[in-house]
Amino acid sequence: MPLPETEAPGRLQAALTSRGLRLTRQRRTILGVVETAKQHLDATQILRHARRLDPGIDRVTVYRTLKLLKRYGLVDELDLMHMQGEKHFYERRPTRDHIHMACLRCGKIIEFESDLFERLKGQIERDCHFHIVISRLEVGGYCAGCRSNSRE
Amino acid sequence: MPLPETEAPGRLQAALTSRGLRLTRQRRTILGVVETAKQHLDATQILRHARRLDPGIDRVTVYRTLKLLKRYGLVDELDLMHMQGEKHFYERRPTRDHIHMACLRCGKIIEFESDLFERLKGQIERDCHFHIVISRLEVGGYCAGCRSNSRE
DNA sequence: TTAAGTGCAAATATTTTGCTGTCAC
DNA sequence: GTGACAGCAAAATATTTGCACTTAA
Repeated sequence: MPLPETEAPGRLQAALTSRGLRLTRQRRTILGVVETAKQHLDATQILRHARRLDPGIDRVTVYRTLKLLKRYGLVDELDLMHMQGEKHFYERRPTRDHIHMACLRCGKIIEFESDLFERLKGQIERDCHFHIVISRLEVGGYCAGCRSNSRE
Repeated sequence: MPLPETEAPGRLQAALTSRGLRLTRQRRTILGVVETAKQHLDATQILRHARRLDPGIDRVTVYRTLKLLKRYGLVDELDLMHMQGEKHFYERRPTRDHIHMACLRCGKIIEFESDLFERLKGQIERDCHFHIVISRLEVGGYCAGCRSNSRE
């Protein structure tokens, strides 16, 4: 089942200004790219997309903006099990955490929400007296499609 | 509560040869470093430790060996929430998965095993028809000690 | 013996930093 | 107007590749 797609567009932008940060043309562009991306993008892909909208934009600005957004908890950084080298991928911080499943055969990334995951985080907080700010669960393996294909 | 420490030493080495890979002096050294490490080490730290035992060992060999061990599921690669830059850390693949908690204040890494985590993985496998080969749950937040200190 | 593995050099990829000019507020 | 930010150049860090020599099996 697919996750609820894009919420109010511009949510990240509002979050930025409410924190007293400047909403520059470049940040607006980069935010737009991350917010509307159909898949998870790495820094180079984000740069490429951003340049289509604003050709002058610099790679450094992308890195600086991503770092900022990460620091303020507006985007999450993922590894996706490092299937394509050691890049990092970015996505808008969801309202509810989800799990990333990476198929080691076809490379597809599947997202999944789970109450059990929420309960697990609750257990960690209670049992370890640890206050969770951010969490990331990634699994690698074989998706339904690849499992049936491999039986052929 | 601490996790059960080192099992039979040389377990990784046996695993390598049983897969038809050559057990070179360098690999033995690097394996030893990872197996006996008290904390999670990144590639540079592994190189430094390995060179104490075998000064001629090359950085490239460390990278190649880590990649190999990762591919064969003998070591796991961690980000530890990227608190110290974008390095990657390595640990021997445990018999039972554990969660890594990284304190954003003091930098301490706490490990935690949980039946709920095992159940969650079971749920993912069933509900998504996804066969899990490897999983990684990392959380960032504030540990018990830092939470009480910040109250002072 | 010989194919797999190592070291060395160099390339590539990724991310950060210093500085100057510019723009959001 | 002014301090935060962007662009440019360059450095720092992280990882991979090609090739000739070495060594485990």
